Amino acid sequence: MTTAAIDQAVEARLRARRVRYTAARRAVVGVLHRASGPMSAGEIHREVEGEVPLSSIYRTLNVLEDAGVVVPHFGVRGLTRYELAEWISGHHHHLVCTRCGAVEDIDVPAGMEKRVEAMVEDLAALASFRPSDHVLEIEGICSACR
Amino acid sequence: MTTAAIDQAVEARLRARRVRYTAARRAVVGVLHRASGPMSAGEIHREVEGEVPLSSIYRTLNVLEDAGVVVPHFGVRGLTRYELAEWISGHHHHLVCTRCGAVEDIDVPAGMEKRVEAMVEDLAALASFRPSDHVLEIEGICSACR
DNA sequence: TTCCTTGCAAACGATTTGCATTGGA
DNA sequence: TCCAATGCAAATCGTTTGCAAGGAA
Repeated sequence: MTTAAIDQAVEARLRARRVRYTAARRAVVGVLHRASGPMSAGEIHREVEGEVPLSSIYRTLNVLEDAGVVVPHFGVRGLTRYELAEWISGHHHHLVCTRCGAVEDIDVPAGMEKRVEAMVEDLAALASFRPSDHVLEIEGICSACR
Repeated sequence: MTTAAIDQAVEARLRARRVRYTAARRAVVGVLHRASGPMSAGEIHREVEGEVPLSSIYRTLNVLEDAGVVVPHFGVRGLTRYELAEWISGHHHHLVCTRCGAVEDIDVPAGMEKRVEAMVEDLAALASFRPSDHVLEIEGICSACR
C-alpha cells in the first residue's frame, strides 16, 4: 500500500467513526509506516521530535487502535509497541532480538504462511480451541548485537 | 519432572550462584509449578495469601529469572507473567484469550514440534537470521469467555 | 455553537529500590 | 561474623485521565 493509499484508507476509517484525521494522527501513522517494526509511544515521540506531546501520542495510539488502524505488540518488559494493522501492512511475523529487544518485521511467502496456518489449526484442535489468529516470533541475536 | 526433582534441580542451580533457596522462593516455584500458564507477580502474591510481600515476590522472580529457573512472558498490556523455564516444564506453546487475556499452556506432540521447528528455520533463513528459539501463540476466545 | 482534540499536570498501576533489620552458614 | 534475604515505604517508569483552552465542522 502506498503512503497516499494508506492515508486515504485511514481517513475513511476514522471518518466512519466521526473522528478527525489530524496532523498529529497523520504524523503517528507516517512514523509507523516508515518503521521496520513495532514502536512504543516513547519511540514515536522521539521520532516526531517534540512536535506532539507524549500524552497525545498515547491518545492517538488508542484512537487508532480502536479504529483498527494499529495493533499493539507486547514483547519487551513493560512496553507496548504498536504497528499498522495487517490490512494495511500485510500479514507478517517478527524477529525478536533477545539481547536488545529490537523487533523486526518479516514477511512470509504465501506458501509458507499456509504451512503456518495448517500448524496452528492442528495445534489448536488438540486443545479444542478455535483459533482466530496467531503470533509467531522467532528469537535470536540481531546483527547489531552480534 | 516431579515436584521433588524440580526442587532439587532449582536448589542446585541457585547454590551454584551462591543464592539461597529460601521458603519464599520455594513458595513461588511451587505456585508456578502448579499453575496451568504464566502468572504475574500480583497473581502469585494472591496465591501465597499474604505470606510474602509483593516486593519480595518481584525480587524472587528476578533472582529466579537470572538463574534461568523462570522466564518472562509478555502478552497482556503492561503485565509481565512468569513461568518455569522449559528445561523444567518442557517446551510448549500458548493459547491466548484475546478477550480476557488468560494464557494457557499447550503441549505439542513431538511430530508437530518438528514441523514448527522446520518452519521457523525456513522463515529465519529468509532474513538470514539465526534462530535460537521461537514463540508460537494461538489467539482466540477461551471457553470461559465464550 | 457543538464536539472533537490538545496540552499540561496530576493520578495510576506495575515494578524497582534504599535502608534498616533479620537470619543462615 | 558476614553477607544474603526481607519488609516497608518511597521512588520510578510507562501509561491514563481531568480539566480548561483551542480548533474544525
